[in-house]
Amino acid sequence: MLSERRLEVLRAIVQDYVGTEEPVGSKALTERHRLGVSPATVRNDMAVLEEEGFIAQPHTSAGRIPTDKGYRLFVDRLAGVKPLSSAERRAIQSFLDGAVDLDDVVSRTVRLLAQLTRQVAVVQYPSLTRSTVRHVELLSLAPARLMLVLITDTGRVEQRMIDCPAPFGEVPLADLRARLNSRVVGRRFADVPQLVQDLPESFDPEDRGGVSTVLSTLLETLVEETEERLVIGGTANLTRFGHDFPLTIRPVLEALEEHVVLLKLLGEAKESGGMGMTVRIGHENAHEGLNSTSVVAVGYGSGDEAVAKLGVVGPTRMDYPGTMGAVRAVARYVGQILAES
Amino acid sequence: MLSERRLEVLRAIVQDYVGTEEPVGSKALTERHRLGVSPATVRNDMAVLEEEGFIAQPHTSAGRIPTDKGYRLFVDRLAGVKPLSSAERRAIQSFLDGAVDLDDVVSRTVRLLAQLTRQVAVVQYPSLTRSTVRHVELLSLAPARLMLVLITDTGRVEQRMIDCPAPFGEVPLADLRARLNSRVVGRRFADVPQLVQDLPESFDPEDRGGVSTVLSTLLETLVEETEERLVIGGTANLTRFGHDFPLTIRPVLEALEEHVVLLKLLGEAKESGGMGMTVRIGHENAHEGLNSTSVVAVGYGSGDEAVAKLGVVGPTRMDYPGTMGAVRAVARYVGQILAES
DNA sequence: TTTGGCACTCGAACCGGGTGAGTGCCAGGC
DNA sequence: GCCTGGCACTCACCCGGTTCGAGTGCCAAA
Repeated sequence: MLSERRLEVLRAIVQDYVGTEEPVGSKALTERHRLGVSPATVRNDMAVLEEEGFIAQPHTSAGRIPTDKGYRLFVDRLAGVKPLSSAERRAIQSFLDGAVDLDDVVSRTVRLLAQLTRQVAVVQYPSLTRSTVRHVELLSLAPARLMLVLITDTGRVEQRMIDCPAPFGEVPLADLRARLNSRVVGRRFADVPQLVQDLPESFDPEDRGGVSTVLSTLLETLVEETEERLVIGGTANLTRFGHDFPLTIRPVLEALEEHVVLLKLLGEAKESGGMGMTVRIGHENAHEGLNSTSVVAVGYGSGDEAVAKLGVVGPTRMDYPGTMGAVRAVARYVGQILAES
Repeated sequence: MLSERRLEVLRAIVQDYVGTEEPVGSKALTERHRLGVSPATVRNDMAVLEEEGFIAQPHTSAGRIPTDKGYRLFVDRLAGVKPLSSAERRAIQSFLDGAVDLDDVVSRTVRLLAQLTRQVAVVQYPSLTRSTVRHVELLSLAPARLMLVLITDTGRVEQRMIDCPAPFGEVPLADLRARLNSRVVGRRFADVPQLVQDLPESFDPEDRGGVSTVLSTLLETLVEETEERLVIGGTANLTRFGHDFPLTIRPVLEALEEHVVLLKLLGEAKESGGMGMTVRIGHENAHEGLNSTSVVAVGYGSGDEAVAKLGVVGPTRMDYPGTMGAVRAVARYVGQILAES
């Protein structure tokens, strides 16, 4: 195993490299950090670290830079999560407090996160699968045409047009609306299907067709919306990347536009369960275009359970403690805001 | 005034430069285009064009590139709008036909436009100011808590929470809902305020407070939503720009995130009236970050009147005829889709 | 007015030596 | 056994000089 000092050397390398963006050599290291040993010793340690695959040199006679594996060790064992300053906390709070509706919360969050971390921010809309139903409304637009409106406890609204096989009377419609609501309000989306299963049977035969159509549309909406939306911001920060631009930045921009890819990315992060923070470094990201980036993601939600994820995408050479701190703090405040509304 | 041939030379310069991205010289011009004159003559013409400010040379002993003024002349007098191939038309149609709701239409449109023009696409959500009301719904969530749902003829849905000063009975609520709808359905947003002005008076005194609250929330929603949303796509295409990246691309990405700026940009374009296509070249764009880009925008709508704009942002060195053709074609199809739904 | 010729300009590409940061290795000291 | 100072070596990078060539402007002749 690696000795304490070697780990210290690795930490110093990561910190310096993140700060300067330049390969760091043994001499510079001993000057900037109080390691208590000479450059020569550091060189020996570096040789070991390199052999173990934690650092690498871009070319002979250049300093060392951390590898993905090196960052991984750094994140797992050498660095904590840096808490934000109280000024930053206040800024977050006042920035988010002004939000008027869900869209506004999300768009403010993404801007905030981008600004705070100076990286690309990604915020997923609260998922419907874990949400509960606040209300279901049925509007009659034309004799055989309805509009279904679904309102969730996270303030999200989904609507669908429904063309019924036969016209619906006002009375059975009101009846359906009432029964539907009494059954599903406050329940989770996942539970809805079986709760409404037997509903058509209790209606007059002539209305059953319409009822079934409505129900299937409702169920469809629930399923479809599991495919979720997300918002991205701060892409201009990508230009702070390397100086070898087009090659680096292009695939990242492409990946960012593939919302499906990002959702999968965040989704995987979710496996780590609940609100836990996930850090995926470089090649740990399945998507090729993101092989030179790291993703820091965390769940957020109005209660104890995560309803969605948010995070940032940045160069593998990023300030992990600071980024993790900012991401976590923002997630918490967003959770609070959602719980209040 | 410029002779016919000089204009021809300018056109050739623009075409070549757009194609090759390199300054074009007199010799290359005569080789690629049948101008019927020698390089020396072309040189003389170029000297004149330069003096008039239509072209410039990056440095002595380099070829010429068009200036913003040159592109302007090209767009206004030398180039038409290139119609799309029938294959492209079919592609557009089949791509857009699969859309299920408004969000889907918009997101498909932006992807389509980005792909077609290989540039950054911007699509504004249909504006509410020109829209008409399809339905207003009031839901009682708690005794003194209502939800207002507003549905537009473009399929958009807006919702607002309302906390009433006093609880609302079921009967007056249904009454309000009915009267509200009978007055505003099918009317334009702009006309709504005066249509509902006298509504509180016809209610019992105890309910008037609630009615007023509902109405003011409704009017607020109408006004607020004049501040419009837009969707952007194809930012990865920015990397095809110059090779002098960070300098060029950064301010553009920043500008693209400032939705307010973009909306103003599209808004200005709107002045040119109705469905007309607008091309803003380089420094014609008020926003500094977009000084090296051109914006091609056009209105689209479900009827004869434009309800919103869409367009692309690309380098001033772009294929104007092709871009304009694509933008116009997409706008038309989107209009059709909106009219159908 | 057009054209061929010619001298001139100047960026891009290529070359070669000097510089210095950084390395690996080794022998000696604690 | 680990740390340290010393030393030779390696290369990327910088810098100045040179060449190359596309492109220009001007001029005299058709």
